[in-house]
Amino acid sequence: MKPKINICWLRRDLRLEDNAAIYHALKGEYPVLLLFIFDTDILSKLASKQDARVNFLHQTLSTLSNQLQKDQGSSILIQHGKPADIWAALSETYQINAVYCNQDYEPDAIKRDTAIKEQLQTANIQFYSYKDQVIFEKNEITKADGLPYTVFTPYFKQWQQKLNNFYLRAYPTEKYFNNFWPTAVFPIPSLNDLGFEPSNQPFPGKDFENKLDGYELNRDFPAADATSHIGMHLRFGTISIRKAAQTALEKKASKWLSELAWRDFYQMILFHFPHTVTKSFKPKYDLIKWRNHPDEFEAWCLGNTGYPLVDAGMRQLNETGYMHNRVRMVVASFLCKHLLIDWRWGEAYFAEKLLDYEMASNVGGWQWACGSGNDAAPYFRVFNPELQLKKFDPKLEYVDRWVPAYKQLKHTLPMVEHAFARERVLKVFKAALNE
DNA sequence: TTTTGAGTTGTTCGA
DNA sequence: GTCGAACAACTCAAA
Repeated sequence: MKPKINICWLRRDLRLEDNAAIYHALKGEYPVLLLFIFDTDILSKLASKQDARVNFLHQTLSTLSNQLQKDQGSSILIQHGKPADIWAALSETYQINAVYCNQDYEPDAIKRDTAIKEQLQTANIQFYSYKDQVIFEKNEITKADGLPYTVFTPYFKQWQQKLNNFYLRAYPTEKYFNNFWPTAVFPIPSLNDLGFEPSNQPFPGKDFENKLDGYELNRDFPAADATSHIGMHLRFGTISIRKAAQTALEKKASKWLSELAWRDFYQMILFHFPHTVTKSFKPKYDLIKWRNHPDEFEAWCLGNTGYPLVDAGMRQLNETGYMHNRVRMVVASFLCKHLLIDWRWGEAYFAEKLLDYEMASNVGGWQWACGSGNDAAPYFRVFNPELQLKKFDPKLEYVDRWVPAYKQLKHTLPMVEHAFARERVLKVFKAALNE
């Protein structure tokens, strides 16, 4: 007789502490098996065999599984394939009472989960999902009429008012760890088995607490590197969002807390307006006549625009999978406005390169930079890459770190002159918006 | 229903 | 060098 178990399906919540789905699963009446699926539908879309994010997942899962084996005599079942097939097979192998997971708000993830839920329920297996990766989700923060906010400031006002210990308390999973199903060690597929190769990109650390003190003062100066670098950990759930927000409150890091609210905001926007992944939030912006010159796009990608701050940013991205926030705005504005290249091209490039890539934030940020998004800067606000350099990297410390060659140059050779590009984009945008 | 105030991160121009 | 206004008009949210 097969033992009856509950399965907790991990996806972007790779931690045992303060995890909503694990907590609810462990409190159930059957032993809990943890599962992770390397989803071939997702992996097949990745451009590089050395994708560092797959490396990170693999490494994190190995560590978690070892820890679970050592402390609880349990293990994580790691599968590779299409979720529907995996679940069909698992339903044969085990007597599953219920499946627990944490909610994912991306359109494809919602589609996947809806289909799996239906598939499991046909087999009399319950499917439970929980809020875990944001503080407030879906309709928890709405306008008086019940509709979602589309402007950040009033959203944030309510977000802050509603924030209290109830929403920030950690799920005490550790109290129930003895409810993990005792298993032998499941073999972990190698990177090679998954079709990937080792990458040598280092991953950001998890000690964000120390970085909150000077954050507001220094965050805009890329050379100071005064941001928290925990985007990747929030993306994969290796840090709890509740812990992050709690720490921000304790350290009175209100500016940094507002950045966490931006993250919630864009997740909420993506949930309510999933079409914004491919369409402008403001429909008129889909009428813009982009130039979309492939050679110019390539120059931008490689960091060969002739603008030191833009090039430094792109090279930091290409070399490390990370780019400072201020510089992300500058390079995004440059692509959309100076080169008149569709924000979706830039969004896709960031998606390929950023270790901390998050669809909601990336799409939201690019639409903001382009002017087509929520709370967008008016279209006539065109970042001046030279002025941004003077303001935020006056001693060229950041530039020197990524493009040392600029130090020897008296004059750079910009691929397009700022004043000319500015006039051009204003004309093109105006034409589209007046249609 | 109408009105009012405000809108992440900017730039340029002229006094 | 510094400061305020203009940029362009619109949409959102709340009273």
